[in-house]
Amino acid sequence: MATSDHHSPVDFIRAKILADQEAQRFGQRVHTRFPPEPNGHLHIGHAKSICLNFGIAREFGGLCNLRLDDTNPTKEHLNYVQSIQEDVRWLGFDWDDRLYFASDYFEALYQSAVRLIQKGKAYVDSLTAEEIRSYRGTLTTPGMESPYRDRSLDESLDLFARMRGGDFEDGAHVLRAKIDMASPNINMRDPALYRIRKATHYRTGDAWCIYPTYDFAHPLSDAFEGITHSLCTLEFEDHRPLYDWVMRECEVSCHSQQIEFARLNLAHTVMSKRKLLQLVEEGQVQGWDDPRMPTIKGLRRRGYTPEAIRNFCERVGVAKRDSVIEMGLLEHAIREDLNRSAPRVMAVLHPLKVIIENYPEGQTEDVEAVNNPEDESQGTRQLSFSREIYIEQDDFRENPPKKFFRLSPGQEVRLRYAYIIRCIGVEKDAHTGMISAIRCTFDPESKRGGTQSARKVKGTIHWVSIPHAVPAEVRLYETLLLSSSSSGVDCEPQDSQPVLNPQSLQVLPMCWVEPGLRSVAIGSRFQFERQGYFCLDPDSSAEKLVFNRTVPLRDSWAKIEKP
RNA sequence: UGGGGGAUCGUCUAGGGGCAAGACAUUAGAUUUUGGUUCUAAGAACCCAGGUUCGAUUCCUGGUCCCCCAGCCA
Repeated sequence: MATSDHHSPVDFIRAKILADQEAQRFGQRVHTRFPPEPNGHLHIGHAKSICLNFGIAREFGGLCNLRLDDTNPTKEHLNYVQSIQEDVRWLGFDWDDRLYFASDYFEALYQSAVRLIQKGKAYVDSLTAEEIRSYRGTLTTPGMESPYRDRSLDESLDLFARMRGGDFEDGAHVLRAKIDMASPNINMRDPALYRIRKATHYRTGDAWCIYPTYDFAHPLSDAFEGITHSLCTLEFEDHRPLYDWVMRECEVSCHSQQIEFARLNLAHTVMSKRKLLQLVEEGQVQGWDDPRMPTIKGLRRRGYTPEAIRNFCERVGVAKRDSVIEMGLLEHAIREDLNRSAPRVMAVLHPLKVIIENYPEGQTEDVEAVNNPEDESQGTRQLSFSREIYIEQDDFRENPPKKFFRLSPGQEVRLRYAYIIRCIGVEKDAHTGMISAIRCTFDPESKRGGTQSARKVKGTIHWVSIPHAVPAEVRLYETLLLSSSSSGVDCEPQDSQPVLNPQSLQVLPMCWVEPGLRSVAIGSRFQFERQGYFCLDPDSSAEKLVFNRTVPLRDSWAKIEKP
């Protein structure tokens, strides 16, 4: 029985499953599957499907299988199988011992095909691919029957056996379902069931040279596994009559219900494997795990948590309408998670030197900083303070605009967890005229515990002590695309090149961070106070820290400044 | 111009013959040693036209627009 947790409204799929249970369909059993083809890495679109399939199984007390849909040897590789398992697990889902491969069903599939021929429901066609295409007709005109359509059962049986035996070259023959060449649904115009592919399959090697198509293998795989609800994306709606035809004609014991939903599209990125592969191959990104990529591996490296992704998928919902989700929703999900979990830390990305004139030279003192105001259990840490510090360039303005609450000549600002300082001068480079340092004085009583600690100033800024700071490289990311992808569908024949965002990666080679960050684990996530959430990139070494910005903090000042 | 789907705030998603709900985003205010968080408030939508009806966004009819299908890909 469904646990309607989160009072979230029931989507149309869950509603249908509920109805099936009430009608005692499938004996109230709920069994789903996530069936990726191992021809690429998983992305956030797959995450939606994963959350849906595994989520429904869990909610209804059912099961969800992981199935690799590996019926095309020319595209699939073992390393993707590994990667897929890793990503599904990372997302927090478990298929127990139910890892299946369509390729494990090749013999059973073959036997089903033979029975279809024996029933007169399939035949070996010897037309070329081009001929088949022209016989198929068009969207508006019916197709024509192949001259081989009525060849004898025995001849088809013999040919099919010899196809399997390797007697023919690729493309010489194909096994077709015998349905209706005049069907208004082109998928029903005698679709191919088996084709010859003399290619080595990553799992079955050269054991086979004929391979079943998706339309034949998928319904039967579902049936073999006792899948009750077979969830897929909208473009397969047209295939459902064929899915049902295969189920019926093969007389399976479990006739699964195919249900289609709209795939996930995210604004300002691409989601098709083909386009993602193109980005990788053209070197537009570093690889499949480039933090700009919408792949699970990319998001993970970027600093996203599984929890945030799951949460995002839940908020996105499930429906049949084509939609494009704004990045803001994804960003909200990760901020929400990291706000309560990520330790705060101070880091200066665009350093500007500040000299505190009335602070004794050579003196150092510790100030206490809160690790996470949202979580007292994370405690506090000591930070070293000294006469020379770095602040953010943005936190000083020689000619401050209205409502600028930070440092400017004559004005005061609070240094986070430390003193209030006042700007008393600006040093400029003699040649360039650029500001090279700020001169300040501090109020010795303004630190926490001091007599002036409660004194209010408009702004509080972050800082690092120059003698104590550790250098780091920081990588800032923006969306991959300037334009929004219109369609996530994999195979548009001709479609305009997406406009890549030239600012998608900005590297800041000379930043300064708190010394405590020197020894944190790869992947650790932090909030750089007032800036955003960052995580330590695997490119980091003992000599060089590299941080990725997962997402910036919301910034209402930026909105005030440039409307 | 065949067939299959779809159309509700800027974006997602509910709902349903009788005040159109939530989330994100936006705006305003309060709190705040993060211009963060949190809290409060506000603005913001039923594709169009007829019909049925006391009443239609919902039902009916006819349009319009969008997406998918002519792989031996999935």
